Amino acid sequence: MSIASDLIRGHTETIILALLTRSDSYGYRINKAIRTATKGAYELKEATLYTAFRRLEEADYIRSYWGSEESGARRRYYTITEAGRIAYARLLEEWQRANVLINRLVEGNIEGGDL
Amino acid sequence: MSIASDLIRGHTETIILALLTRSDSYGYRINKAIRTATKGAYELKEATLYTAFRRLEEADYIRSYWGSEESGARRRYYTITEAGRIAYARLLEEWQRANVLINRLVEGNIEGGDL
DNA sequence: ACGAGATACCTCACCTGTCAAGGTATCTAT
DNA sequence: ATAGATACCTTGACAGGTGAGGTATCTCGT
Repeated sequence: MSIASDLIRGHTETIILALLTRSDSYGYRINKAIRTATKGAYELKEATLYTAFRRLEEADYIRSYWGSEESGARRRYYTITEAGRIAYARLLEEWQRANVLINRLVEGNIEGGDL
Repeated sequence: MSIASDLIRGHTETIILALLTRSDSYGYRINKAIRTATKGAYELKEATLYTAFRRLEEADYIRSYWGSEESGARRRYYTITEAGRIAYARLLEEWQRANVLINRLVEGNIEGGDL
């Protein structure tokens, strides 16, 4: 079972930043890591991934450089910047706050008798 | 601090259905309940809410009827249908599954050494 | 030698849900 | 009278995700 696009939305950038926090990486690898880690349930489509990279780079949260592979297809590696680390921390916190609220709301736990 | 739209996205329908599971209600009240329950952090904008109602009604997950208020502004009440209850259960389950994965991913916990 | 499949990148047009900004009407309290 | 709350609704714009297409290299089996 795969995850609906609208649930994915809003997490793409956070996930990419999370992975780049660990180490530099490149598109294809990040994509595959996510797919295998979630057994195919969560998948960033290539188009989504590359547009996200562009957004992140424009925001100066990541920077890119071409790998020096002697053989095989060329790879564009991404590094997270200091601004990116800060943004990641903020996004993570924001998500954790939101998560609590969303869980409460989707379960209909609105206390206080209002409704 | 308010929640980003992209985190809201994908939950609107689930939240509305959750509330209607409890009892019939109407737009303004649902909206306010959410706002006060989350102390303003989570807010469905009116336009979002009403388009969601239309979507849900078209899908036959909810039905609407005009309230019989003697005074005050007229209210359009919504009831959840049987199909709506089933859809809600599915959405809730889907979300709970997604939640686990998202949490893992945004924290960068990709085990297995891949990446 | 050749084809299939994996690796690796990229772009464009389209779709869908959210939102800002506007509107209408009624009731209540000052 | 007027402000503010209650209550509904529509429109156009916007942004992120996606399907469908493209390019190029390497490996492996036949």
